[in-house]
Amino acid sequence: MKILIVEDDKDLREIISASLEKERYVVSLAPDYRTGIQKIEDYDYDCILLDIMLPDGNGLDLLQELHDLGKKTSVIILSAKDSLEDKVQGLDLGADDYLPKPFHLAELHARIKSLLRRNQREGERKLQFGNIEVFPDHFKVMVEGKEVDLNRKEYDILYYFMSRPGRLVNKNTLAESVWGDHIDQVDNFDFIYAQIKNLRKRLKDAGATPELKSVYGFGYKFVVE
Amino acid sequence: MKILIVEDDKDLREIISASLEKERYVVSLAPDYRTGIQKIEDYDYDCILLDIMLPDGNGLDLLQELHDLGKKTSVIILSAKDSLEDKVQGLDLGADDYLPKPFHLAELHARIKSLLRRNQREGERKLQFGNIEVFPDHFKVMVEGKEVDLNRKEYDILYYFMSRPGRLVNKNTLAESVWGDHIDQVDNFDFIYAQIKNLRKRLKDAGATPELKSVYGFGYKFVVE
DNA sequence: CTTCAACTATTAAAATCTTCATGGTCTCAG
DNA sequence: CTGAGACCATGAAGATTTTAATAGTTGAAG
Repeated sequence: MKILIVEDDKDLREIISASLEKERYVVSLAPDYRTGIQKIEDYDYDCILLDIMLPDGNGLDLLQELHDLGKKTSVIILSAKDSLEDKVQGLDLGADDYLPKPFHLAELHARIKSLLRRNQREGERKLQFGNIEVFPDHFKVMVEGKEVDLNRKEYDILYYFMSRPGRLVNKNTLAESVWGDHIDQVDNFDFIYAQIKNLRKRLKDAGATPELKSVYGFGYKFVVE
Repeated sequence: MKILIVEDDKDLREIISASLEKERYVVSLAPDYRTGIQKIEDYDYDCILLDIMLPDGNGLDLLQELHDLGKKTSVIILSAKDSLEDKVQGLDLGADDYLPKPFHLAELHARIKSLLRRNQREGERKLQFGNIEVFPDHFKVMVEGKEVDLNRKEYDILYYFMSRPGRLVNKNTLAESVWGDHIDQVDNFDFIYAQIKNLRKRLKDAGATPELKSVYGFGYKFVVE
């Protein structure tokens, strides 16, 4: 497990570095923005600890750069400025966690561990309900071992219900979750009806056991009889 | 400004309450999940301070409930368990901030203030570049005071560039930001070319001064000559 | 200055998604 | 039990978005 520490405070850098090496991580160090960028371009890290305020630039730009390079490395932001703005912006730009200084090393270790564990599992996730399996990392749906072809919206809806089997789902919530923020308070749900209809047909044709039950005046519920 | 505190620890509840009242907030209290839900259903709050571990339920469920009720109230999670899982899940479920216990009252106040300020401004936001104005709260675009009609994807792309005027935008980044996570590493950008072409025509027809320049081998840049 | 390959633009066709019109279903009041 | 009104389902038309086919550009190598 390789970790890059981008941090200008020499003492802090060394302390973190030493503590991580003791845990058998492979650690790289960058004292400033420029060095950080360069290392990121040249190597692949499993995790980056990123200070926001660097002598020659802003850590958030580095985050953007990372994103533009298409790298999916996990990032934990370390910042003295515990401002909500920074935090929100950081998480927005794809940081995975935010740790305000000062922090305990134990805390940092815990977060790194949790993050890496989470990444590990990526690529082998699977949702299952009745005889339906959904593999979110490949946007693939299988019923009884046979692949089922769905359109994007159908997939999104199915995925949403697979994540909440048996649970009552309000139409407004569904709309917001699947269609996004453009939907505010809509006055008609025709677009939902249409997609639900298509999805039901797909599932029935594929022989799926779970069914999308309507709940009058409220929404839907995904259940297996 | 009305604030609801859902927290089972009586002492903490009273301390927070007192400190907020001193700042002239109107404060409501709920010692448990059940009471919390009920108050949320009955009243509209500007902000909710939510403990995760309650005697009769999990605060995260309350968050979900809030969402299902279609309420957009800002929520700050207060939790003793400073686990990344809880935090991520909480922010996922729409919490606006997360404050691990113990915390300073000053910190809490700062976050509340920042949150309320953010909400306040909602509804009057505007992006401007060249002679184009975008009103994100109404999905409305104006050029020289005249409204321009765009399709959703066209709007999304324009919005993206309006937020980053003059900045070089990589096609992969654009794809991921506008089309979402379904796009991973695509091998052809035909869908972008098609939409860019349409958006350019719309802007030109409307007489907009900024232009979408292609940058060979990389992406686009939104500039005014 | 050519030439070539990679990249971008353009148009039309295909696929997908939303809207519309219509008819069936559910709930509640009487 | 019945009727009225709200709610949901359905098929088809309409709009939007993506894909495919083709043509035009750009930048690098010779």
